[in-house]
Amino acid sequence: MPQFYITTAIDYSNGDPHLGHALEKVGADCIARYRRLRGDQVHFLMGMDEHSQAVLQAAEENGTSPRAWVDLMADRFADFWNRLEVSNDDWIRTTEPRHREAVIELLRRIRRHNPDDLYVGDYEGLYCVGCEEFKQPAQIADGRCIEHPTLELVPTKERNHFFRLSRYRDTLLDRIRSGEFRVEPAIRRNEIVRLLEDGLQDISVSRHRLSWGIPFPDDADQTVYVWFDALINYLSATGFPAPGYQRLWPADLHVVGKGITRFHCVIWPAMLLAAGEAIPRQVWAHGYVQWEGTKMSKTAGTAVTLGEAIERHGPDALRYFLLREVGFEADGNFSWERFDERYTADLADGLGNLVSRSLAMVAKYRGGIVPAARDETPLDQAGRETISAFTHAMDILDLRGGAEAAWTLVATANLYIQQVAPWKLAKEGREAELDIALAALARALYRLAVLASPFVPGKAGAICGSLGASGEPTASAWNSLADPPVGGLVSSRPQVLFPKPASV
RNA sequence: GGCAGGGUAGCUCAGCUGGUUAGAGCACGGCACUCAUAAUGCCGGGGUCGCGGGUUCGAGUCCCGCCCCUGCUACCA
Repeated sequence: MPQFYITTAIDYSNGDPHLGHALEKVGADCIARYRRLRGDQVHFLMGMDEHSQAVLQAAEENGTSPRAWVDLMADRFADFWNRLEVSNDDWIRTTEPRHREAVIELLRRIRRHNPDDLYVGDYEGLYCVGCEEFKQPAQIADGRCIEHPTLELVPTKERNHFFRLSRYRDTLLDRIRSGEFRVEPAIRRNEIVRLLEDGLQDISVSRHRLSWGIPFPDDADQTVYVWFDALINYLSATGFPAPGYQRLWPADLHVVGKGITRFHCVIWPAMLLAAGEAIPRQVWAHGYVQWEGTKMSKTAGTAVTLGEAIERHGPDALRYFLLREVGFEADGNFSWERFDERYTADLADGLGNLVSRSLAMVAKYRGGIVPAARDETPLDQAGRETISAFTHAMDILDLRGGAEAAWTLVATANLYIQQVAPWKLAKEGREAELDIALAALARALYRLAVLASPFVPGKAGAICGSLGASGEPTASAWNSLADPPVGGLVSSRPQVLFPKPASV
């Protein structure tokens, strides 16, 4: 069984998660669920980034200890991911011992394999505590950081440990160009390639006298810079350096936001190369969620909270909307109006109503028992085409295309019903034809449940349940898509799958 | 400033190497059907394809200029 190790970015412990965080987790979850359907042994990692000065400050502002603060934040984030049915297999926090040990060991390995790659130097510049980084002139306006105009920039000069990033330029370019290391979508790859072509500077990888961090090996005055620390989480979670970590490593896919592609496509693989470790196979950088066409950020004040968005039509609806309408490649827009429209058209009147009318007919004309007829119908032909289109899209992580493909089967099934008119067959006593039609519809529902499950896992499970099949779709369900085993199932009229609120 | 990608119906987007009256979904209007969450099916209205030139028998589709948007431009989870 092929192994598939997928990760999301770990989130910063300095505020509640918003729709942008949710898009990333839901998108990665959709991919993870799809890989499981395809039979992969999936290991899906998420977690929290809990070091850095910003976290320390947030804790102080809230009158608590950093430890208590990150515990609180971790619970809050995890709670949201549970509500959104995110199926991660592990949850790593950078304050855990297993991570600390991995970070220290990775630095040791860099020292051992490439002793010149870590050296001591001076860094001088204006430091923004909000960004947790030194700012370049272009990022400063009126003496303040563009991102954090309320914070004072701190002139800082410190002796730090540096990482010789510059020497990995050629190797990284080769790996990307050869396809050995895939950076996608293409727009992000182009950016990284150009960045590499322009050449790399070394980076500082430690901070002086910042207590809330991982101690730099053999230097009591320094802690590991939060970014250098954070990236290593993907490796820590494999059990590194304990034997057997290669079962998971290298990662098959890092899912990240477009804003941090550079860290994942340049710094991170360079660190691994320096330590003599394998580099990840692929990075996917998704776009951002915009609110009414403008950037949604924690500082700009969130017009919509994640909790509200989940409550609007339930977690499955939000997942579907994020992946279908907002999208997992370029930036996309979120608005209540579009959310409601999609909900009504695609989910309530689309998938939900199709399930409802199909099973109502099985109940009314066959007492709920799905007929055993296995005759090929145009609907089966359409089903196969849908599966093919769906697979093509999902294999290249075109989640929007996958959802779109799956939902074409809803339209086809509705058309089939209209053309066959089972109520007419029943009235005229054409029992054999009615059996064929109802069985074909049941097969379509089964296929839809499987294809939709990465997007709307809860509702997909509910469809299976109503059909009389067991639970949420699995790999074996995927394997039976060619000829879904629905004959003889005892179905029941489902409760309304996607209820329409009066206000919509 | 440099580099990259965009600007196509009210909205979200398709339109490959240029070729009949520019497409889909949603939203909107009319008709049909009744199994269904007044759902579904059919028909229809709706677009100076950012602006201005040019190449060509013929250009959203190629070239030039301009306008606007987005991203990257080095340590922004």
